Amino acid sequence: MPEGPELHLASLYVNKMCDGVVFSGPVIKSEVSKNPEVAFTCDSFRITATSRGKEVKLTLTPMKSDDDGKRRSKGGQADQHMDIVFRFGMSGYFRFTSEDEVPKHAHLRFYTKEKPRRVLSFVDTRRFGSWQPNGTWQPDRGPCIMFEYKSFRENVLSHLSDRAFDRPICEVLLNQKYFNGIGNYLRAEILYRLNIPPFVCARDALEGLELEDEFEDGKPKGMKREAGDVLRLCHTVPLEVVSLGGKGYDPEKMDYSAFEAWLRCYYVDGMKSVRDHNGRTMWFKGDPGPMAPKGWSKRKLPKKKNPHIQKKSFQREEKLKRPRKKHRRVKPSQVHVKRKIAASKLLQVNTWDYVTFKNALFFL
DNA sequence: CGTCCACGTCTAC
DNA sequence: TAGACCTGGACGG
Repeated sequence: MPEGPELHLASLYVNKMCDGVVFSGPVIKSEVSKNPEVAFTCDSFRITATSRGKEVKLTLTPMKSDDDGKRRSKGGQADQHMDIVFRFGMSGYFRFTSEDEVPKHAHLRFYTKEKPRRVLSFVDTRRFGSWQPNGTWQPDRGPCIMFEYKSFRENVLSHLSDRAFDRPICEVLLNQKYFNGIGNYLRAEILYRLNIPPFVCARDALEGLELEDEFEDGKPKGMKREAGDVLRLCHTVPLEVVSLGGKGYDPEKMDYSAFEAWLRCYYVDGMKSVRDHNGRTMWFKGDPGPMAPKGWSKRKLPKKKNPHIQKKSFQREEKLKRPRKKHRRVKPSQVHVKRKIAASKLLQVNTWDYVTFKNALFFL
């Protein structure tokens, strides 16, 4: 499931499924999970969810007790609400089912009050996910790329002197201190859209971007749909996945084909891939950029298919038949404006190629 | 059967 | 900069 869009879709799922549902009793943890017990029990409570970047927060809210209008706390009854903050690891998701349809690997379960009972489960096959009772958003994670765009942007641009930005842009995009919500498929899709070589220095790619995103309030007339710089795409590309609905990257789901068709680069036939310095596979097209790991050209094109990503050939063909967008080249006259401003404008140009990119760096 | 790979953190040498 | 943490699907022999 899990990059920013999937976490957000999970929160929407919980709110939709649990709307008006009354839960009861203790919260049950599987034997095998090493995560903490959730010491919460209540005769009647509700569950709501919110997301921020790559985290989801469940809020358990006791319903008002009718006992003389007084709050009770006897028998371990909760009278306070409780927040539980989840991270999904590689395989986490929520599911709301009948009691006998609880999925395998449901490691934390919330039971409804009615009979027959239903269950909200946190399912996590690989158990890399975690939860924290009475938790808060992890303090070292930056603002949400989707729902805190302005502060996300400010957080990046005001910390470009941080050594973290010495690294290749593709690796920095996975740094949750600055890009809370970006994961492996999103970084590939974002850099691909702008033709930014993945192993170009992050600071070089980000320096000179304006603090104010000029595309923020509606697009200037005549602007293409995808217009925007890298930071804006870190916002809009994940939102595209949210708008696909369904569950994004979840192969078990019926509407997964919509997500497959949406991918333009990640695991797409004909694209290149390299292991980055952290051993994660970076998918891209064209030049890898100056900071590519040594020996990248020996990259193996995967002979094996990703079990999760198997594009049906008819879908591929459909995609190829789509009219290709005309790639507008930047006219040379546009290129010799001034310094950082020139570069920043260039960085906001919709269609990138490496020549454009190098020109931009040159004028810095 | 065995090897490789997967949407992500973590912490330890 | 390695590993550790896990399960399970695809593919190779």
